[in-house]
Amino acid sequence: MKDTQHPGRRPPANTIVADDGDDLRFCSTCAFGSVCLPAGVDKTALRELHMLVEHAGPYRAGEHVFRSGEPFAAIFAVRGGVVKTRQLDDDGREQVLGFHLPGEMIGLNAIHAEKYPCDAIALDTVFVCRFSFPALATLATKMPGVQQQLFRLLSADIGKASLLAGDYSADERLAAFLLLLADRFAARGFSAKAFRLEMSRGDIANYLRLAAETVSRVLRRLQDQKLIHVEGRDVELLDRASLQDLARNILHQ
Amino acid sequence: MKDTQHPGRRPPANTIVADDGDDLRFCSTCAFGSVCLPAGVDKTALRELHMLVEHAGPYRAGEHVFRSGEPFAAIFAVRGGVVKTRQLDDDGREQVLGFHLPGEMIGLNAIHAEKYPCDAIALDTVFVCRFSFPALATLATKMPGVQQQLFRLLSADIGKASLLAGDYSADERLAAFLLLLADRFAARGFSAKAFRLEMSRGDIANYLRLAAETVSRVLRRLQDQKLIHVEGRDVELLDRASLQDLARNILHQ
DNA sequence: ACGATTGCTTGATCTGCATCAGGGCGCGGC
DNA sequence: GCCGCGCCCTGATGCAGATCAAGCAATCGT
Repeated sequence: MKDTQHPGRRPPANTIVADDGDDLRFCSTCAFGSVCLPAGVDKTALRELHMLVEHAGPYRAGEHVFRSGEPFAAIFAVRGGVVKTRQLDDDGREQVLGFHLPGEMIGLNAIHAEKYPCDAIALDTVFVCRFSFPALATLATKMPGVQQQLFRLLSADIGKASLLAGDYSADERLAAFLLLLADRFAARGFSAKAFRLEMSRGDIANYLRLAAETVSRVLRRLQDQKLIHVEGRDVELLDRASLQDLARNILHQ
Repeated sequence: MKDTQHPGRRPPANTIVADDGDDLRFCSTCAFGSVCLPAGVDKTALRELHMLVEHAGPYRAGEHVFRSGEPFAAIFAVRGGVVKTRQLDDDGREQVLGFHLPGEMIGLNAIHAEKYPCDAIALDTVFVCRFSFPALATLATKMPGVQQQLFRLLSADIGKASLLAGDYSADERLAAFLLLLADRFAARGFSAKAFRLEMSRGDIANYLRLAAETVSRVLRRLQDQKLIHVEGRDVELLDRASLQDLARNILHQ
């Protein structure tokens, strides 16, 4: 079993998961909930939207939600668990593009080429919502709010992709990584202070363009400086201010 | 008038510019031309589209097309010249996000936060088309092809942003940079073999997360190996195959 | 219960690129 | 003309982080 311990002690065999909605309500973390609910979306439209959403999963750790090269037909919202997206070059070397928490969308980068440019892999037990993209696009022509939300989601991803850019030090990168994760957990209603890194040190390293050994060393250094507490994959942020100071060039302003 | 050439010697006071269209035709490089023309768009729709397009420019080298923090109201297509997008962190250090050639769109990353997250600065004499975004979004609800094209443009930018990622060597980065530029020039009808780098070595270095000195050295090394010929800001690709070999991990596949 | 595998950590060494320093060229202003 | 400035090149040195190596703990398959 995974789990055990301490920041957080969660019931066994469980994953980070938000509530599930039902026939009338959206999942509380749904990216479209915020569009439809305040828009006073009528029952018909709601049903129309639900027509094109399928719940899928569970995927077990290591399983693919989609694979690089598959024809693009749908985007996905993570409903529970954590998903890693990555590319493999022809030598088989991995390139981690990102980690995706409940409430976040994946597959948006597949629209352009009409096939997925990356693999999406469950890091723990994962549930997703599948949105047929053609159906969603059609709905978007009828509901400007949905179109606007899609534009926003796409636009946001452009910015995210260029965050990891920049030639920052290993310490800056890790501080920023932890803070961004914390904020994303907080935005979904989880603790921003203590959380579990579902990904391996190797994945973190790859994502941040570092060696796994460096990630190990920096985490220890941050712990020695009492900025964080690390125990295996569980992290607790002890001194947010100092972390923010470290990361301020990356999170600019 | 365009211009051909050989690295070097272009008529003075001129810039890379594609044809301009008129009241009935789109600019030949227009990102939306490909949507509207084959869609057999009728004159009314064309006029509607033109209603929301304004030609702007010329901007002289160093002038801003938009500034970081300004409220987002429009996206722009570069019509002539080269535009650099960049962010400044609070210490005033620059971070170059990209270079944009005629036919390419800028400002897409501003939708999310409803303000521009970066500066767009002319590197030489620049002309642009300005598309009111609210008007464009409205049009998109009526013309699915326009909506689809917007989705595609946004999606493509997500992928571009993660290209510069990865921990590649200076040689790999520069080879990839030159090849991508060449392809983009070719896509707009310019020579893919010989072209002018409108940006300084410093800008290239910043974009590729290198020092300007390193860019200088690598260009010289590539020239010594007879892969390219460099003369000031004019470049000629002599051995595309070897460059592609160098860059194959970045351009993956 | 066993070895095999995988993930994490720590130490020692190596290296690619940044940094520092200096010099040349071309251009605009006076 | 000359000066100053921006841009580019080249060489010498230093360092952050990669790489190599080794050991430990937890998990897995049999």
